[in-house]
Amino acid sequence: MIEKKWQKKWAEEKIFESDPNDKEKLFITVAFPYPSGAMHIGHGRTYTVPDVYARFKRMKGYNVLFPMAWHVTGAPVIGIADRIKRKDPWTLDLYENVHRVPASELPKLEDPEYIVKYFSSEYNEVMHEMGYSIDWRREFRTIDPTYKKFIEWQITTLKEKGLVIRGEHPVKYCPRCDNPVGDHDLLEGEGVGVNELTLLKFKIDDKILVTATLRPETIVGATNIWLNPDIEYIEVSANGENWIITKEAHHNLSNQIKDLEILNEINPNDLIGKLAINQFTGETLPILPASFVSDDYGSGVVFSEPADAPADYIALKDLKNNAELISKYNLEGIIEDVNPIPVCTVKGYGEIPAADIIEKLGIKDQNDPKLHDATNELYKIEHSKGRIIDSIEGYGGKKVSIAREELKEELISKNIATIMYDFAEKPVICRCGENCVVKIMDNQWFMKYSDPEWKVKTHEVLERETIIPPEVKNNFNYYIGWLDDWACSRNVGLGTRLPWDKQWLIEPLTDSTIYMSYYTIAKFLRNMNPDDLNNAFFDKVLLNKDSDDVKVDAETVDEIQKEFNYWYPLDWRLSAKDLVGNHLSFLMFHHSAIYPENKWPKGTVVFGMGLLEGNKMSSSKGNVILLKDAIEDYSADVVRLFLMASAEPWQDFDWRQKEVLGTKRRLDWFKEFGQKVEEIKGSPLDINNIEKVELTRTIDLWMLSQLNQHIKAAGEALEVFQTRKALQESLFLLRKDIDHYLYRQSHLLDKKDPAVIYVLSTVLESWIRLLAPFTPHSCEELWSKYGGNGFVSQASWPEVNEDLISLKIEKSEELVQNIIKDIKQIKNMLGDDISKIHIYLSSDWKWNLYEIANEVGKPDIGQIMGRAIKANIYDNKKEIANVAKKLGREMTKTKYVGKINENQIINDALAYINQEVDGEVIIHTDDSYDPENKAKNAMPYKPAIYME
RNA sequence: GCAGGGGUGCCCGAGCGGCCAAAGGGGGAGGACUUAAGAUCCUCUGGCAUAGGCCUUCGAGGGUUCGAAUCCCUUCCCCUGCACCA
Repeated sequence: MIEKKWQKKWAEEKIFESDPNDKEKLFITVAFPYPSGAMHIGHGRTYTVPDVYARFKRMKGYNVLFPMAWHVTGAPVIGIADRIKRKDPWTLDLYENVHRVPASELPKLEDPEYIVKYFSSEYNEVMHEMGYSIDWRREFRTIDPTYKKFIEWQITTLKEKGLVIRGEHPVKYCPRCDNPVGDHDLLEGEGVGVNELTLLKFKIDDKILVTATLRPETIVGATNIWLNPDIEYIEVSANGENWIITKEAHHNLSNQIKDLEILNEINPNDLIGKLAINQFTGETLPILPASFVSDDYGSGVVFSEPADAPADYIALKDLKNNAELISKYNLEGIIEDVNPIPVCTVKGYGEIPAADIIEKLGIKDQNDPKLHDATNELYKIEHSKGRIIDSIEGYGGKKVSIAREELKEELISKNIATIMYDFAEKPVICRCGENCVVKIMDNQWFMKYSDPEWKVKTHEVLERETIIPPEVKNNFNYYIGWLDDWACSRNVGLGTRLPWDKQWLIEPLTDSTIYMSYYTIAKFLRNMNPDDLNNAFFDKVLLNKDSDDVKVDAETVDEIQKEFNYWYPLDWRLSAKDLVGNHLSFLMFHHSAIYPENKWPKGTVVFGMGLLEGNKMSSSKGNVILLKDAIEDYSADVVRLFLMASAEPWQDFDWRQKEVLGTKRRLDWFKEFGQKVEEIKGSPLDINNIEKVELTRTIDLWMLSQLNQHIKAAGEALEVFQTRKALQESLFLLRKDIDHYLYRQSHLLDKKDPAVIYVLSTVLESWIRLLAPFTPHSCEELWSKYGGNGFVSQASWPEVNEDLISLKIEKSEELVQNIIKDIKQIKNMLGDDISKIHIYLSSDWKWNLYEIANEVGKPDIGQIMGRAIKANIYDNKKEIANVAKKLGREMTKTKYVGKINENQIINDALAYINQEVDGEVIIHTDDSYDPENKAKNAMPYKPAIYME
């Protein structure tokens, strides 16, 4: 296996171990993997891009550092280990059949640390098989004791700057597991949001009916309270008040409000018909029955605002029509006076918007499922476009969205309201089967991303950075502005503990924001005693702050510090696009807070996602191809090539087997090309010693012009990570040109023509180097086989020879191709009885005219004529006019590159033209033989043709 | 809803004022080669023509321009993110 062979040689010669030297440095990193599963082809793309870039820049003469490490902190593996332990069938199946963990290893995954250990070593192995040019001396895991010391230093530094603060935050929570749960821990309810509800308190005797609402501003339109007589209510004590809520609501609410103690059960039937007090308006409201009120959303108690809430409106209507209920609860004399009170106006709706939407959607009663849509629609439109009616004091005329916030604040300050949280949709069920709740985690620690000064500084980091693709810069700007305080402490998972509050673990997105600095010094720290790595040590190494507390000897500290200062700042950071709003933004935040400007990151590249035969790749759904399988089936070079060629890094790529096979064939062709050249040469190739030949034929010059153009374009593309474009140039288009050249010169291939041999050898030599970043194994093999010096990985990237790039040469070949095409076309029309093909070349004055037209720049016949006559290019003005007119049309279709020697070009290609068109080709520079008067049609780049 | 991105030929995708009927790949058709298959190479793959031409097309409608897939306006549709999760 040639791939293994070269991987071994690279490792033996340590050619990717980078230490400081005199060369210009380049430090590139890609988000390190969280190894909780096997590596698939999506990961393959992620890590191949930086490798290709690193290899390219190395060939460009840079001292490149490309390191790798393992992000093993966080909670997911804890859940996975748990599920393995419980023998959860879905999880076992996933790890056995998708991640393909051998049966002997599977039980060991009950230990979360073993999971990350197992998969990080698998990642390591597969990354070696992919031929990545990583400096493995700097590998680490984020639970290494030395790394933890680094994180302790980082978080302490931030805390000292006042950027780590205490606070509280609502999270999805499983009461049975006694843990916060992420989306991946859910059986049902993935992606469900958490709504903030306002709890409004209505007095009834010495108790308080606590109603939950999304729309506190409608309190002025409250007409009554709804209770559902069929659900269980209880009385609880809350901060000295006695609240009435449902039993279900207590289940949720007790996780949000402290010391919520159940006092006794309440029979809703005892309350219905009584009056409650709206503490904001002072009005009394009757308590009425409604079946739409559910016990598990909010508090299970609802205040009714029938003007804007469709459910309230229809429930009121239902009740008024229900004589049975009215008499059951003695509501005669009460119910008649309950009528909607207008609160909001919104374009397209009348005084009572709820009535309009009920009618519009044809809702029959309060149990109609369409009620949900009605509520949503009205909520949205009133939120965005609605205003409070003018008659309402203090809030009249204000936008609904603004009045809502202001009123909420007012109500809370008057202790008429408080806040609670609930899921936007239900159910939300943990993998353990329990219903989740919203829990307020208090005494949490937060990164204060809301800090205005910090935001300003972070925006500066962004401003100085190159972002690829550029449009993502807007996204970053938006996210930096929008990010609020971020809970950075957790109570489960692997990771580093907060040094000042050991009950908390540092959240994994927080412990991976400046770790790129750690790479630069990791090779030293791995053998050091963690106890010596105190804050003073990192202060000195990373920030050059002196202190007596440094325990490491000064010489070592100095060496480590030099290494850090050599590699930092980070030149390129690569990461997936779903990390723009958190990880990548955090990275900028933390760098801005900790490091001086000259250590801020210089560039970010954002990746797209991977598709498999058109469908989204997903390990959990089993829709993946493991990278190690792909390598086995196609070889690492083919996988690399496909991943780099099928899409630019920031676009979504699509792994399609047919196209992968196409890529393989293409690589095979490249690999066999050397042999082909050798056969043409008739003796072994030595690309280190190519015999130079003076070229005179246009087609030979054309090949080298094309080669240099492709080298140029590929290099420019790679500089900005356009791997697809680079390969388009250096593989697909170059190959097409080589094909064309071989076809064009087919009559010379067995003649040992020195020019052809020179051209092809040159192409081969450049081509191997051109593709080396993409398919390093094949290129090393060819490089050594055909006499290259050393490793191609260490060779230089081919220089562009600008002198060989010629638009005229390109145009010349185009001329030949067009003549053949035209002749064939005309021949087609005339039939086969053609023996002579006359070609008439354009006379000089037409070239002059074209030159003038080109200067004018647009098909303005008048101006062209004017200048032509002034310059006196030809004496027949009428003829000038005719040609100018034609030229006007032609020039919009053809690019003028200056005069070319058509006579010589066509003569050069005569053998080829004859072969292609089959007939005697005669070139005329005048009209001495012109029976059909065609010669006058000749135009620059487009000779006239006559056949007989 | 907010923010960002996008709609191109059978499919994927490049192009972002005139070399554009639109690169490249995939698929399809034909030919060469081969005992055959595969691979490889050549040609074609919007329509109509048949002296190298013309017409229609780049989500839809309007505009700017000598000229628009490309610029401007309007409109419809699609994708991604909206957090405590790596």
